[in-house]
Amino acid sequence: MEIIRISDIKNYEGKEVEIKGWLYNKRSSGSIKFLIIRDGTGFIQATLLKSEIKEELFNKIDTINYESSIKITGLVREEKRASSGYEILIKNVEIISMAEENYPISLKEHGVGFLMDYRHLWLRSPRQNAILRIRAEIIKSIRNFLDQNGFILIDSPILTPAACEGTTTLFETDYFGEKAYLTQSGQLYNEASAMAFGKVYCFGPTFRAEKSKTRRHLMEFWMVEPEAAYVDLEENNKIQENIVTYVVKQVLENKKMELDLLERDSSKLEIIKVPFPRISYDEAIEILKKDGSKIEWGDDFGGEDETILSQKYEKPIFIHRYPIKCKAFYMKPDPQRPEVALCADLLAPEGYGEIIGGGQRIEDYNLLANQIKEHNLPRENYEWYLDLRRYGSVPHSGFGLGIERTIAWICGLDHVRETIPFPRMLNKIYP
RNA sequence: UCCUCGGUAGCUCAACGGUGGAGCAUCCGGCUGUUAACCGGAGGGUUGUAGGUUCGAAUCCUACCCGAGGAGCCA
Repeated sequence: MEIIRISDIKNYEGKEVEIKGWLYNKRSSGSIKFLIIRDGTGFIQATLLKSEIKEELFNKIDTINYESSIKITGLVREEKRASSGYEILIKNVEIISMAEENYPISLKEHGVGFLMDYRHLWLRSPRQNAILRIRAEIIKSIRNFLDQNGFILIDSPILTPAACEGTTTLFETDYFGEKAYLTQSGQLYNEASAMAFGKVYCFGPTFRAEKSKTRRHLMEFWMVEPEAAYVDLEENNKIQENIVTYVVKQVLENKKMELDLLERDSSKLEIIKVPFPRISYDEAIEILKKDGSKIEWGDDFGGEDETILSQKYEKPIFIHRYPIKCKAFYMKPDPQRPEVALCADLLAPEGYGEIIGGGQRIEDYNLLANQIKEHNLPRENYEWYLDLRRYGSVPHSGFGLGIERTIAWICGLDHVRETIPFPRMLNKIYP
């Protein structure tokens, strides 16, 4: 007899199979009982008829607690009354490990605070399963796209000797008596890699010790950061819209069931096609002012501003050429207008807001050295970075795409906390 | 750090100054097609903590703790 996974069940109609999994739910109606089994690939209804099975086995079923690990054998058959369209007529059930009877997560409603305390068990539920499967698909397709388009994976370090930018609060740790910090971006190291390999990306976790408590923030989140030599702002934007379009297409193709389970309106995703609108910061400020925002030229956008802008378009939008003072020290000023930077953020539609921040970097040694001074950064920490301008500097650009915000948008979630297996949130690190 | 809302059974909530309840979960019983099954019964409480007001406090007041949402902050 073949041991199969639930996702393959339709290939085994009429055959006797074995499934190893966990008891998700059970229902009984006297002489007929239903077990809902999950195995990580899906859920399947398993049916027992009293008339067709030994009484001892039939009665044993009642004693199995939720989430017990069990092995079942039985006959696969098509069955319209089962929600997946198939069911298994049980021949035998073997209990691998009986769960305690007080499994905390019931099928009824729970609050987010409670569920987060039991995140290690919450992951078993269909909704969380669907989100994290989509996460895996998104990450896979990002990497596929980059790998197929000449980018090479060159990871940046996570322990770093100093702030990459002086502004953010970093998590500090001890490095053999020296202070070290968890990275907030692989960007600077990426530039070194781009000068060595041409087109590179790094993919890994980043950390922020900000006391932020909003739907868009986590203390630990994942970013993919491509960086490419001889690429200017507009080419950089093209890479971004192509990657986002590709990712959305892959999710629509391969994770339709999961999107449906999440009740995501996929028509909103089907219209995601290149090109994306490009709106200058100046235009964005005008739009926001007309909408009643108190924002002034020179201010960075608040969460509310991002929401307003991204709700006005059906596709993601680029906001380009922010005031130089809003942006990091390495952003290249526009030669036509030095008060703005050759940068662009990509805002996801439906109010989701920023998922990408990127731009062209300063390639001129003197200008960069000056910027480091202007930002009061300790120059000795940036000597290696300045070397990249001393030895064969070229125009180059890159961007950072926030994985969790992208997942939240594609899945249609109202908070990023469900998009990562174990979210690290303000004052909350358990489990 | 600030603002708003909240903390009552394992969970989700009701009771809003006068004897703390319901649904789900658990346990017992019933049901041959259930879909978060359903029906009947049982057990389950120092109302976040500490003070205060009152004849009487889950309810009103004060402080603190914890949670949620948001602001600030944030590639």
